[in-house]
Amino acid sequence: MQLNNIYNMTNTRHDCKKELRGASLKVTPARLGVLAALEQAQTPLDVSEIITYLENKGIKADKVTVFRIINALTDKGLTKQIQFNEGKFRYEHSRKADHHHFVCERCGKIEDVSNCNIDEVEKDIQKKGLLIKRHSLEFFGLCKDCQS
Amino acid sequence: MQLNNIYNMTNTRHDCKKELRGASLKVTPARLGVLAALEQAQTPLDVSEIITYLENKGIKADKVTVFRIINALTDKGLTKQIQFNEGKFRYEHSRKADHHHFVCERCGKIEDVSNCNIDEVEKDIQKKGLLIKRHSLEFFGLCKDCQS
DNA sequence: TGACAAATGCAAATAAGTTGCATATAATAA
DNA sequence: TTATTATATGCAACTTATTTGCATTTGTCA
Repeated sequence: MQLNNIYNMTNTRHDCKKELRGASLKVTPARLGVLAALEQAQTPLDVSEIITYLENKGIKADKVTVFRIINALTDKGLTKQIQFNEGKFRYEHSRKADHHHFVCERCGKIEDVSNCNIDEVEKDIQKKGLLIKRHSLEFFGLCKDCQS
Repeated sequence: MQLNNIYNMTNTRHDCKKELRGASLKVTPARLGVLAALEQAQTPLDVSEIITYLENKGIKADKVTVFRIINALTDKGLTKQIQFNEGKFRYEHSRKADHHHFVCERCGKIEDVSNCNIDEVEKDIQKKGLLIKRHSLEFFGLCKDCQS
C-alpha cells in the first residue's frame, strides 16, 4: 500500500495529437486544452475546473463543448470518469488512473492510494462468472491536517 | 469473497419507530415509508424509486420531503449514500451496507460482493496517518446473462 | 484547394438536488 | 386530553450538472 501523488509523475512532454488521432478524434484547440488540463492536474478535475484551466490558457470553449469533449475522451478510453459523492463527475487521464483516492471530508484534499490488492479481489469475483471491466474504490475521512 | 444478495436476508420485522426515535427523529408516515422501502429493497434505491414505493403504499410525500428525509437519515447514520456513476445518488439501509456491489453495465443488475479484504487495505492506509471514516468500492462490467 | 464529416456555439431543455417560507403535525408537558 | 412548541412537510422557485437540437465552423484527406 502506497500513498503518493501519481499526478506529480507525469511525463510533461507527451504527444496529445497522437493520442487524439489514435482514438479517431480530430485535433482541435479545445481538445488539446482538455487533455493538457488533465495531464498537469494534481487531482481529478471537474468540468468547471477544466473550463477555468482553458480560460487561463486563452483557449475559449463553451461549457457544452467541454462536456462533449470529456464524454468523447471517456468513450474512447483516454480519460476516466469518477465520483467522490459530490453530485458531479470528475475526470482523470487514463495514463494516471491505475490507483484510487482518499478524499478528506473537511478540506477536500485528494491523495492517491496505489498498490492495494484490489486486483486479487477482482480475480476472485471473476471466478463467479462476472466480467469486471472497471471498478471504483474511494476512501473518505480526515487527512492528517484536519484531524486536530 | 462471496457474491450473494444481502438484501434478501432482512429480518422483516424491525422496529422502524425505535430506529427513528433513537436518532432523535420524529416518527412520521413518510419516514416510516422511506425506511420500509430501503428495508425491502433488493438493491440500493434512488429517490424516484423511493417515491414510487411510497405511492404504491398509498403514502403521499413530496419529492422534496423525500430528499429531506433521506438526507436526515444519512446524517444520522441510519442509511448510506452511494453512487454507481449514474449522476445521482442511491441509498441503502445501514444495516445492510457492510458489502460492496457489482453493477452490470448492460442490464443494470446489481449484485452484492461481500467478505472482500478491504478492511486490511484500510488498516494499511490508516497507518499513513489518514483517518478513514468510510469507503466506496464498486465493480462494473457484465453479468453472466449479458456476456453472451 | 474543395468536399465532407466531425466539432463547436448557442439556446433551450432535462434531471438531480436545495432553499425559503407558510402550514401542518408529532412529541411533551399540564 | 388538550395546549404548546419544535419539527416536518408542501409548494414554488432556484441552482447546478448535464444533455439535445440545430445552424455554423473547422479539421482532414483526397
